Amino acid sequence: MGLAITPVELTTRDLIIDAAERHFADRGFEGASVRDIAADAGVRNQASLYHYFESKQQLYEAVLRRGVGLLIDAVGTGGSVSPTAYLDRVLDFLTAHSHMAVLMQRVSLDDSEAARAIVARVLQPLFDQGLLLLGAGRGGWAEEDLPHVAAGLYHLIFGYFADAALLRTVMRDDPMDAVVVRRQRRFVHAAIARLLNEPATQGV
Amino acid sequence: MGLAITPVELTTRDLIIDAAERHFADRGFEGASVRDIAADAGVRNQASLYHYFESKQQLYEAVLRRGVGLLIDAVGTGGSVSPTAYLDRVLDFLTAHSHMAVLMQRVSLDDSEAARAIVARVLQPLFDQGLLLLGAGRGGWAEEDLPHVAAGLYHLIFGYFADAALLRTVMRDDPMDAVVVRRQRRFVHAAIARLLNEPATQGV
Amino acid sequence: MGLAITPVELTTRDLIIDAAERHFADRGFEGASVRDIAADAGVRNQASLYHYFESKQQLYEAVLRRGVGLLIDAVGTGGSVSPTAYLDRVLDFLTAHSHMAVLMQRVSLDDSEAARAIVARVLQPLFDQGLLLLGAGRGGWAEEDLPHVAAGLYHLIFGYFADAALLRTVMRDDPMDAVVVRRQRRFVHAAIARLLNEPATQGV
Amino acid sequence: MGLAITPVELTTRDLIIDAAERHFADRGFEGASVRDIAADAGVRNQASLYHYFESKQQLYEAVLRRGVGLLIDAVGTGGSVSPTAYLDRVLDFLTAHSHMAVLMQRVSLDDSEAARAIVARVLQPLFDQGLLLLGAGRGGWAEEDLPHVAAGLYHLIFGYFADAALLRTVMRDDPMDAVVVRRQRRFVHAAIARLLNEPATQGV
DNA sequence: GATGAATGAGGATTCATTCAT
DNA sequence: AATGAATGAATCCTCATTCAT
Repeated sequence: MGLAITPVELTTRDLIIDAAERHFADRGFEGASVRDIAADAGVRNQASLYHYFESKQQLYEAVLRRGVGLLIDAVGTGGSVSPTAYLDRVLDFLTAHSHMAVLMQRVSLDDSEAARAIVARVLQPLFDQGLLLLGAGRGGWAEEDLPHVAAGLYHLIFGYFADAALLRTVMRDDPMDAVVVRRQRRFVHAAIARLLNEPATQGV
Repeated sequence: MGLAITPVELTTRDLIIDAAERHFADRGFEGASVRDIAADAGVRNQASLYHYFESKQQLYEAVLRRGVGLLIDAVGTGGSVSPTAYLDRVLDFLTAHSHMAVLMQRVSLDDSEAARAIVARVLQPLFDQGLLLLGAGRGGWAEEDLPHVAAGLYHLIFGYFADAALLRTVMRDDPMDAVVVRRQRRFVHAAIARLLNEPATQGV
Repeated sequence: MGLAITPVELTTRDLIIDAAERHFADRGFEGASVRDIAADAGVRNQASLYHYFESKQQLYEAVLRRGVGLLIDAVGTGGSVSPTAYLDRVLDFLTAHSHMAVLMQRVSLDDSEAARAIVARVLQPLFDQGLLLLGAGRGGWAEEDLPHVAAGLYHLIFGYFADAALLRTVMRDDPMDAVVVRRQRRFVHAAIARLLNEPATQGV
Repeated sequence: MGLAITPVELTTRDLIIDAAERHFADRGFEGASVRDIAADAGVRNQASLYHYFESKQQLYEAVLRRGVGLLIDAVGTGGSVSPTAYLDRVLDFLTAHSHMAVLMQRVSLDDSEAARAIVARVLQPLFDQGLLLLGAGRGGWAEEDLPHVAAGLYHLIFGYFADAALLRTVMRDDPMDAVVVRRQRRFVHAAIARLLNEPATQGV
């Protein structure tokens, strides 16, 4: 309990959420087993897990809520920051928590309305934020196109991290290798610039 | 199999794959149950299913193989066709088989190496094809960026259909409504043009 | 499969119902365990039980339905038989299937509406039948008293067998001993005669 | 504990017994859960319950002991009171504590010897008391019949209240409605009179 | 080609109970 | 006196799979 190093006081609850995040990201909601999560969290018994969470579903949502909260905290309001810096924060977060990209992707596929609502909570501001980047000119997109633009940005940014396992089979390099991630970062910046800046000639 | 009236010769095997595709897309590999698939396929007993497929895993792969084959058939070799027409064929397929976008997305998340290899089989040519679109100039991207560009295109095109459920909660409109899909098609065309054409001014 | 002796072809389903009847009577719906019932029925696995019955609750109801059916079969329509003979049939049945008295008593206490409805199915005719015994004079009871009379008869007849375990603690003799059961039969006949026959002097 | 305002000094222990009585009566020993009882009693934690009672079983017995004690207190010794008044006291008690009729019935069915002994404690005097009513003539019953008579009276009196739930499905009226209870009271008086008074003619 | 029956393993969840505070 | 946390055992039920017919 010294001054210098504050001990990381990891509560059982946190340990469970940590383990659950890993398992849910790796195997999905249905594929993850409460028994395994409990074991991985170091609690001897599944019953302990139910002391903290009412059900597997609620644990799932707790994992999402925490992850989404962390993401929101990490990127901040975005108001006082340049679009480029804002994007960098998102990419920083995804690099550090690649679980979360996978998890968010899983949620969008699974059929839980409740879980989807949680993810929507983080996506909505991201969408709005993203569209602010376009400025007044809207990058040359029509008003009605904007949701499609926002969705496109989302997939461009999150897809890479969510699909890392697949890309590993298709790309030559390991997509999560530091160097490759840096390349992806440069690519995303450039790609978004192309997508959002009003281009001189646009061949639609 | 005459010319006049081709009887709809739906074999039990096909019925099972049809049902399995729906269930795997809706609930994932772990979430789908052999019992439900069999019931939905109209076979009274799960045992019958094992007459055609060795295991749930093999059924999964059969579904993917068929879907991926259909996709490859639909888009053709791509050699004799314009980039725009090629993209349209992909979008046509995804509009008609939105299951497949979801399914492919699921596969990339799930941990089955075998399943991922199947999807890679369709993605690899898609990647190559996509990069051919850039032509000699490579759209102004560096050689080492090309895999990232390809991945980006993939996410831009497939992400919309894979995440329809999520987008429904976030967009104002139903993303699979015919009008909205048409808008998405126009958007994708324009976006890819921006991404791949060497732009006059590029602010990287 | 000879002519003379038809082998008692006990199906698995029957074996399960038999075991379930014992367990539900002895320990109640909540106290009985599906695992124990399956084991007692000789099926190695609980899953087999679920091949025949959708749930524990449905097994419970199947047990009741069979028991109630047997009771109805045993006493017949009652139309062509003297009141005394009719009562004897009921007592015969209860002597042979004392489980059923206990089970019916349990059902009336438990909170399953469905189960109660099944028991009501056998009680309703019993009530009607019982009231027929009174004849035109109604044994001197007012019209509005008749349901109370019927309920009283029911408790008088069934209570003894249902509460055998308790009576064993309170009576000197074993209530299910053949001699004692015979005594109970004589008593019930006499008691019902007193209750239903218009008495010469009635001191209400 | 002055005369004017007696403060409702409900100890935690009492609250627990109250809740337990409700739960045990409604759902039986096995069906009732310690968790629910604790919650219903307003104690936040099941552990608190174990401060007052060693086990669920002991709590069950405490509930019975209190209930049986109240019943004994309510009916008094019976020595100084007319048979009719004595019966009225029992009926008064059952009307006010219909839980107890159910509970006693449950105990007689469940397999706990200890619990049954507690109930026997109240039944034994009730039996003796009841038989005293017959006087010297014993209502025309043989010596050996007396236990059967006593059991019959018990079922006649208690059965109605214990089986209220079942009767509700079979009778036209709500058996616990005040008017109907009054009718039952009149019926029981008359029925017992018929059973115990030496009838002029007895058609056995 | 199809099906009813059977099974071992595992699913999530709840049980009564204990212990340190 | 009260409670949060923890636990082993048991709960009902579903899983994918196999086998004999």
